[in-house]
Amino acid sequence: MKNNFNIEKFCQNLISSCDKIQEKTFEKNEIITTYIVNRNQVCIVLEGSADLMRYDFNGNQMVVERFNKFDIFGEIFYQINTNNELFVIAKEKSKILIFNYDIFEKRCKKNCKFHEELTLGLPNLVLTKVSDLNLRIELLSKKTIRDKLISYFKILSEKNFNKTFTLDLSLTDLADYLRIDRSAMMREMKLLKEEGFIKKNGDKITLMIM
Amino acid sequence: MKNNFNIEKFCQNLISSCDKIQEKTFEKNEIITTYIVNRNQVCIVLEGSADLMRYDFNGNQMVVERFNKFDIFGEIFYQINTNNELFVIAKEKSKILIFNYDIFEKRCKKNCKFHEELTLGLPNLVLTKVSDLNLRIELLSKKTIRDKLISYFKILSEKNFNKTFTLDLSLTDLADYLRIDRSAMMREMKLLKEEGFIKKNGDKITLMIM
DNA sequence: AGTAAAAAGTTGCAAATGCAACAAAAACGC
DNA sequence: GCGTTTTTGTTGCATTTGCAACTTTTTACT
Repeated sequence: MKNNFNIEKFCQNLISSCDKIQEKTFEKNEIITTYIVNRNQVCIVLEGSADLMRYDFNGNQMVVERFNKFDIFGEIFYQINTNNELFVIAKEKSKILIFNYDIFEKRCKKNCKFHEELTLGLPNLVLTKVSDLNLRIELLSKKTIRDKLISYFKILSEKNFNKTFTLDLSLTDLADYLRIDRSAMMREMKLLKEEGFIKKNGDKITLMIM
Repeated sequence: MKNNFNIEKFCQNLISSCDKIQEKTFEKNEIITTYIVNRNQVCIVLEGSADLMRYDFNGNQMVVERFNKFDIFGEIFYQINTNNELFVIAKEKSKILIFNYDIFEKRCKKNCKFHEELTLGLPNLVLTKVSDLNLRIELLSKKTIRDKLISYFKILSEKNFNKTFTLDLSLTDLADYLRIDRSAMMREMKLLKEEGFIKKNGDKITLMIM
C-alpha cells in the first residue's frame, strides 16, 4: 500500500506537461536553494545528492540534513527560526525537481495530469521522510556513542537482510549524522572491534551480536 | 497558504458522513493503539494528549514522542524495527480520530465529502509534523545541555513574541524531550540563572540574552 | 484534610565524551 | 605520476554529563 507510487515513471511523464514545475540540473557544490520563509518551495532529488547546510554567525558550517534520491526537501518542512542561513548544496552533479506547494491546492489552467498524480503520489514521499526523521531521532536519543553505533549498524543489517553490510556514509559523515565527535566515535569503534561486537574490513562491517 | 485547513470544522462535519473513520474517547492511561507493522493505521488527536511509549526487554519504559492537539501519529510514520513494543497511551482523557491510510487511495462507496477534505487537509498536518520533528532534531543536535536549553528557550520566546514565556512541559518532561539527565539539566539551569542568562519564576522563564 | 505520589531541587563522584593535535592512508586533480 | 586534499586512525587530557542517593516542595486522590 505504502510507496506503491512510482516516482520514476511519474517524473518521466510530467516534465513537459505542466508549467508549474521545473527540473533543474546542478553541478557539484552549486547552491540548489536557500530556505526562505513562506516561499513554499518544494524540491525532490531525482538524481545525485545534496546537503542542507547551516552557516552560523561564527562562520561555522554544519550539515543539518542530507538528501538522497527521491528525498523531498524545502523550507516548508523546516519552519524553524534559527537566525542562521540555510543553504542546500549539491554534493555531486544532481537533478532536482522544483515546484511550489500551492500546486497542491491550485490546479493549473490545463488541469494537467501532473496535478492529480502529484497530490496522490507526494504524500508517500512525505511519509518516508517522516519515517526517516523519526529514525534519526531514535538514533540521536541513544545515550552513549556505543548505543548509537550499534543501533545504526542493526538498522543497516536489517535493511540488507545480512549481518554484513556496507556503510552508506563515510566515517566522517556518520559521526556528523549521529552528532558525535569523530575521534570519540573511532575510539568506540575500536573498542567494539576489540570486544568482538563487530568486525570491520574497509567500509564493510559485520555485526556479531543479536 | 499552509495550515489554512480548519481541522476543527472539518471534524465536526465528517464523523457521521464516513464509515471508514472512527472517533474514540480514551480515559487517562488507556492504551490508544500499538504500532503494528503494515496495519497502516493513522490517528489524529482531537482533544487531550498522548505519549508514544517504548518498553524494552529490560522493562525500561521511555517516552519516544508526545502527541498534542491535532498531532498526527501511527505506525505508518514510524517504520523502524526496534524489536521493542510501542504503545500510545492517553496522558489524560482524550478524543482520537482513527482511520486507515488507504482512505487516501480508496474512495468509500458513498464517495463522501470526507475523502476529498481528507486528501486536501491531511498533508498540512503532516507538514507540521515534519517541521516538529526537524525542530527536535535541531535541539538534539546541540552538543551541550546549555545549548539545548538556550535553543529551546529561544524557540518558546519567539513563539510567544516575548522574552518571558511559560514552559509547556514539566521539567521532568523537558529533560526527557531533550534526552538529557534531569539532574544534570537542573544543575545547568541553576548555572544559567546564576550567570544571568535566564530568570526563572515557577514555570515562567525570561530569556535575558539575544 | 490527610496521605500518597509525583515533581523539583541538590550534590559527590565516576564514566563518557569532546577537543586538540597529531600521523598515516586513501582519494582526487592536473 | 606527483602533489594536494580529504579521510581514517590514534592518544592524552580537561570537561561535561549521567548516575545514585538524597531532601524538599507541589500536586493528586479519596
